[in-house]
Amino acid sequence: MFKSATAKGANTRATILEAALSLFRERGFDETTMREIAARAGLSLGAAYHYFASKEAIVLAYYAHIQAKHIELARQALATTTELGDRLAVTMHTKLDVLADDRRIMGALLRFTGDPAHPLSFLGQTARPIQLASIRVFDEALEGASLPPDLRRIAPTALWGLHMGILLYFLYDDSPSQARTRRLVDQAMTLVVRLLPVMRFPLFKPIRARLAALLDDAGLILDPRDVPAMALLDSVGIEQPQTDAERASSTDES
Amino acid sequence: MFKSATAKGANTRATILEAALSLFRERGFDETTMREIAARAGLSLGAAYHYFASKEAIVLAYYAHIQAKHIELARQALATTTELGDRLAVTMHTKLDVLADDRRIMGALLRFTGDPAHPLSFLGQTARPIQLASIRVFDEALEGASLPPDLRRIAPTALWGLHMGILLYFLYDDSPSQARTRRLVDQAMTLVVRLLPVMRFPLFKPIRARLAALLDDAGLILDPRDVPAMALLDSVGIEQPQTDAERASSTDES
DNA sequence: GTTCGGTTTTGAACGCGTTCAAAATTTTAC
DNA sequence: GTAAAATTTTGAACGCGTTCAAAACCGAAC
Repeated sequence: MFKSATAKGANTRATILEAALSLFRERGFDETTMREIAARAGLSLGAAYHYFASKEAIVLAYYAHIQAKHIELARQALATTTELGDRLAVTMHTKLDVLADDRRIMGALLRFTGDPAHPLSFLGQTARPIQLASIRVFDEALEGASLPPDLRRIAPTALWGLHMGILLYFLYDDSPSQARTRRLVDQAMTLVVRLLPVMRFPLFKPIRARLAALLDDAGLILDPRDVPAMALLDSVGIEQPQTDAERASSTDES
Repeated sequence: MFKSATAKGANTRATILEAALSLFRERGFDETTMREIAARAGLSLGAAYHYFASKEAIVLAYYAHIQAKHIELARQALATTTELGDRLAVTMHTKLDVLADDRRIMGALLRFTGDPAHPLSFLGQTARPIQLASIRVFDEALEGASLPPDLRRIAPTALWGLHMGILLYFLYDDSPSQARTRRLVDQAMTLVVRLLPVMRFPLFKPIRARLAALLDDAGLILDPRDVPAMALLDSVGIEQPQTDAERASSTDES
């Protein structure tokens, strides 16, 4: 509906996104008006709405953007990291790196989380591909780790959940440079790798099974390998000027 | 600032809250306008704003209301329940009972969670007393349980965190009567009580210590016993027509 | 009963996010 | 090159949450 159909349109969209994000960073989400965004992008108000269905839709595009960036940074760091604890820590820290200056924008993502039916809920259908891509990073971080199959299967989603909690802590962390969150990540990841060998004891087999069954039953375990590589970029419509004809992913309405 | 100074005012405030909640239930939070709320309460628009600083402030009052109700229901049920697993399950289930028809209102509480500085964030300063009261219920549910001291200390907050996750699941649960969430609660609580005896092994001592240190360091462990009994009611200003002179808790502005 | 201080109530106004019909522009088809 | 179709852009308008100065109301003091 709103996605640019032409190459020039894609650039205009990128311009608006840039203008919006810089304003959000300067002044915060609530304090930035759509009129200002349009003005900075050199457009009229209505034009901005041609590219983004709403103010929060911009934030969702940012969400996809962040996720793509995290995948890139994490993969790069993981390529030279072998120790499991380090791999997990590096995955979390790169995420924080990406978000470091954008905590206020990140907070705006929570705006619609309370409404499951809302197309802009970051836990809802629309954002599902992004969420899966996010889980996948943890799946990759676990590559090479020797875990019981049942644990291996639920671990990525579990880590993703933990990472969500950490992001919430990060959002509220008022220590300089969010040093507390950094420390929390290190300690938590150390604890996780200490816990893993213990969990492998046969004694834990029934408990692990129970946990896996519980999460399965709740539909909480997602398999990130379902996602076609970089589908997330297209999923919300991202800035990069597209190369060829690639518009067939629009079944979304508001 | 906005809290009613007279007895009649307190009733008016209650009327507005009632009108608002019934409209929220009927139509949802976003679809209900302040003008409608005022109209149903038999007041002008401006009058409503004399009693509630904003639309979300109404939801925060509802949050306090819910919490008071949960304390009541949970205590009542706990009085006749001895088994730890049952005590935990009953605590969770009563919370779901209280919220069963108000999931949409509950969702509105998330509206400002992304802004740590906002006075209406349900994780922020303003709502802290309510949060502590909420944790306290889990503390009471654990009464009589034989846990290592370090576990005993962090358990209420940990359970509260788990309960938050369950509420999020509850919010998104579209199964009839949210049966899935009910099942999830039962399974999760069973798992917790299975896990506890294992955690008591001396083998786990260092891990428990590490976990406790981590949470302490992060400032995540709150002691619910700090809260003076029912302070939460006054903390946000609740409907009950006050009996005597009890207005001295107002240092809050927006 | 009148005055005075406060609380409560009003209604108009403001700025914002959003919508929409129509105009301008670009792309496509012949 | 021109006509038609599609896309992009415009600016006015709407409804909403919120603010505010002023009016109405109320109880206490004398």
